[in-house]
Amino acid sequence: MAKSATASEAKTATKTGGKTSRTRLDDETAQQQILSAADRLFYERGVQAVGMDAIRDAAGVSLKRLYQLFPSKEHLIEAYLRHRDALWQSMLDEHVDARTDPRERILAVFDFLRDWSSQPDYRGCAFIRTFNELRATSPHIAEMATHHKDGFRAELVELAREAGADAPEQLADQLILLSEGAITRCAMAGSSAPATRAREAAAAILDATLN
Amino acid sequence: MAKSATASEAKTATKTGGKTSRTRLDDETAQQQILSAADRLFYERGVQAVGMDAIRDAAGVSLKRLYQLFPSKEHLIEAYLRHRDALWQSMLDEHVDARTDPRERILAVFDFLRDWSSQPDYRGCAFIRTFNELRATSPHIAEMATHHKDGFRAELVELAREAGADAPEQLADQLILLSEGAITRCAMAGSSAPATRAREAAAAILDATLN
DNA sequence: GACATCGGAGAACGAACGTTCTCCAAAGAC
DNA sequence: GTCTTTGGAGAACGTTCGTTCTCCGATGTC
Repeated sequence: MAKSATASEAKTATKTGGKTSRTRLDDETAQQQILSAADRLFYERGVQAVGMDAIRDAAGVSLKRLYQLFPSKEHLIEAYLRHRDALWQSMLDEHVDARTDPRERILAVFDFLRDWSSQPDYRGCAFIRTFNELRATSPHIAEMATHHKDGFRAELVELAREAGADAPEQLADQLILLSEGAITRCAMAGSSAPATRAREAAAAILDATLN
Repeated sequence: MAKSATASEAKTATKTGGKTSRTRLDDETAQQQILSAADRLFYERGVQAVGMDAIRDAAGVSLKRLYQLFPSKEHLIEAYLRHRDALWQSMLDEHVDARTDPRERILAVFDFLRDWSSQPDYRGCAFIRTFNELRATSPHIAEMATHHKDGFRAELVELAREAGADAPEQLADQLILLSEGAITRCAMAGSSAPATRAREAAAAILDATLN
């Protein structure tokens, strides 16, 4: 529909006095706008369903510039996943670090999932979705997705260890199942209720596991 | 359906005499071959990554015939999901009905997931993957996927009820999280170990929930 | 035999995609 | 001023995809 509004962002008025001359965006700004547009579109529709033209329109840059900064769509998808990884880390840490009690810190993971899945543009896990879309055609990107999950698992193992679990890896693996389940169910059901259920189940598992 | 006794319908490949002439497949056989090929390719690579040409090649039928039996790719995807739904139901029921103890019947769900995810061509849940691929472009197919999940939930609620759970729906929702988590993790990790972890976690939840 | 019908193989078509190229106006150097 | 450089807008290119169409040999009927 009306995507002219986004296109008008193409050239920002520079700080040069009253004259709003159309000047070239510096690389950093252009990169941010492209990444922001790619993140929004890739996450909403999936990487395969979004063309480079759509990203150019949403970012307000020329195709030439887009390819200067990201030499191929695969490069852009990689940047998208790196961006999502950083976003995920910061959101998760924010919730976990707000607590000090080890048991509460574990449950904070599920508070994070509840908050995250409550956002209207929530579409589940970008890594799982990209993995499923590209595992057959792009092993490198598939490996980025598994690497992200490895990081999440490591964080859960650490939290389980801090909580004094006898078998922190086993506990972490069980908590991962609840997390992944919640992430997926919230996306399909369009509700954050599964995250709440996951928190309850996690609490039950912690009760049964921690002494 | 109407089985008109026209001779043209039944032109199966019978080797009349020494000549092994390639004769037309009857509709039923052609439909099965197409569906089998579509199932294999769609499930392995995802629906978007598989073209109609690839399905024609794998099924060994002409494009003309393919479109006679399935008027569009969307029709074929629908048939694929219906086929997967039946497959899932039969595999699940086979495991659950092998047990009589209500608690064991619940845990049989996770035995099924372990067996299923051990298959070399295992690629996770076709419904979640198709939902994620097409939710933005094909609401009807997305709804088929959610409908499948509703059916699975109903089955778990029934099993929880038979096991005498005080809150069968809540228990079912927690078990769904473990199931979905296991389905996804097994696919990404390329291992059935997450299904085993899910069974352990489910047992812990049942211990805490059932009296 | 002649004639009509059917369907397979694959070309063809229009759209969409990832990527590259052309044209030209604007900015900077002298 | 002129010359050079830059990069934006978008056309163009080559491929792929979903879908349709053409050709032609094989078959059924008389």
